[in-house]
Amino acid sequence: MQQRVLPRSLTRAQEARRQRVIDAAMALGLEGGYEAVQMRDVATRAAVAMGTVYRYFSSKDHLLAAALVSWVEQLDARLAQVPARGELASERVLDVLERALRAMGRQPQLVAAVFASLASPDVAAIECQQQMGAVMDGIIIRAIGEPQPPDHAERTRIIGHVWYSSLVGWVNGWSDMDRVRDELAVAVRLLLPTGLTPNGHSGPTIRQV
Amino acid sequence: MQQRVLPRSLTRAQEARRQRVIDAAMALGLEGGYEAVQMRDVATRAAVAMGTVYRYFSSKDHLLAAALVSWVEQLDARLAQVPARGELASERVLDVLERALRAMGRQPQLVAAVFASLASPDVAAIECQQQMGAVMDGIIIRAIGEPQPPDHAERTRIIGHVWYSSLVGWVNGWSDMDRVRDELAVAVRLLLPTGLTPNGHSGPTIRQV
DNA sequence: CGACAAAATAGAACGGGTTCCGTTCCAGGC
DNA sequence: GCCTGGAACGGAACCCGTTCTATTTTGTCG
Repeated sequence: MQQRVLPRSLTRAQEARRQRVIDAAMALGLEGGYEAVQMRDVATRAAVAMGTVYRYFSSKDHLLAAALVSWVEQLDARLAQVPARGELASERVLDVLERALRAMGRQPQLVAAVFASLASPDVAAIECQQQMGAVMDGIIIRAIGEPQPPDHAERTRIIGHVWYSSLVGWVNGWSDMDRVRDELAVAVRLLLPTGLTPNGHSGPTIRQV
Repeated sequence: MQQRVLPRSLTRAQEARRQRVIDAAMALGLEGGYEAVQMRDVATRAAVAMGTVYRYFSSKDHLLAAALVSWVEQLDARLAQVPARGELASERVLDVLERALRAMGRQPQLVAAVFASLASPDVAAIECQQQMGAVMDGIIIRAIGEPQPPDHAERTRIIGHVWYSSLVGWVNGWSDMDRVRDELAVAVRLLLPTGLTPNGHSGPTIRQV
């Protein structure tokens, strides 16, 4: 929870250390979820001292959030390679969300571990959360493609909210993946109608984080 | 985190003890947020032994979640007394959400404390989360009133998602109350179409801070 | 190479949530 | 009344996230 300043550019060895720590955390979270990610184990597994872990990550939650960012970026890259299928924007968005959901469904423990860290008030973790939100928004916006409907920023944000909240429901076990899928489908259907009614103000609302 | 079975009906003294514990937790959370709610202090303040706290609540998160349920039920009762104002369903829903938001805005520390507990995987806490969700849905559905639009269950759920997710953003400090209000307004506007009054952003009723 | 500051290490120490233990209190059945 | 089992008590013990300390390694600049 402390504030440590890292030099802007890390040496190769440092970069490697940092990555080993993230990998160790993901490996542990993959198997046993949040509680299985124990800082002592992470350190041991990454062949690094506790102090080093805390030099790079201000808390367990920060570490997990950073792992999530890394994961989401990979996902983003993978999604970007295969363009979303579908005629309508809503179809494309659903397609891409569907693929993301499948990826998450494959690693429930890890996703649960990482989502547990998303409620953390740790400032460093919050930065990661925002990064992740930005990537997610990007994925959706890319799937919508041109032309962007009016209010697209607001609509995207709402879809993001449904995405997040409904996944929380999933990791907490009070809904299953199918229900998440349904809720997203409903949200997308209601929010990205095929025939766009041009009501409401369509402020361009630039918001890049 | 253990599983303890409580008899279905508690004696009066037990009920009182349980309530004292919740009250103590809320009092502490009210002042200092999540970290200020320390189980030893809760026990002391409730004039109860640690073991007793853990007899009634399986974890700190469960305790806070239970406190939230208690709080939300009070809120529900208060809201039910004064019927939502507004001609349109969307106006009424916004009115009621607005009132709820104000109530929360008055106790940011407590809300933050309690939301921190909502990510907990503790099964007992999850039950409370679901209870709370049900109460919230009830509030919205009551505000919509008759006639319920088609898909009202799905629309309500989406609004609930936006409500939750955007409040998480608030307690984590990466958006403020106004933004929460805006996002809810947008969601309601998009999801509960008025049919009339296409006057765009933030309808006539809201905006009293 | 030598010096020195930054980074890493091993591990102890600390704080707070959670569990455990031995004891005491109390209500219901003989 | 007395026995008994469960509830509550006080507090120590335990676990794990986090911080601290003393020491060694590493990288950089003369």
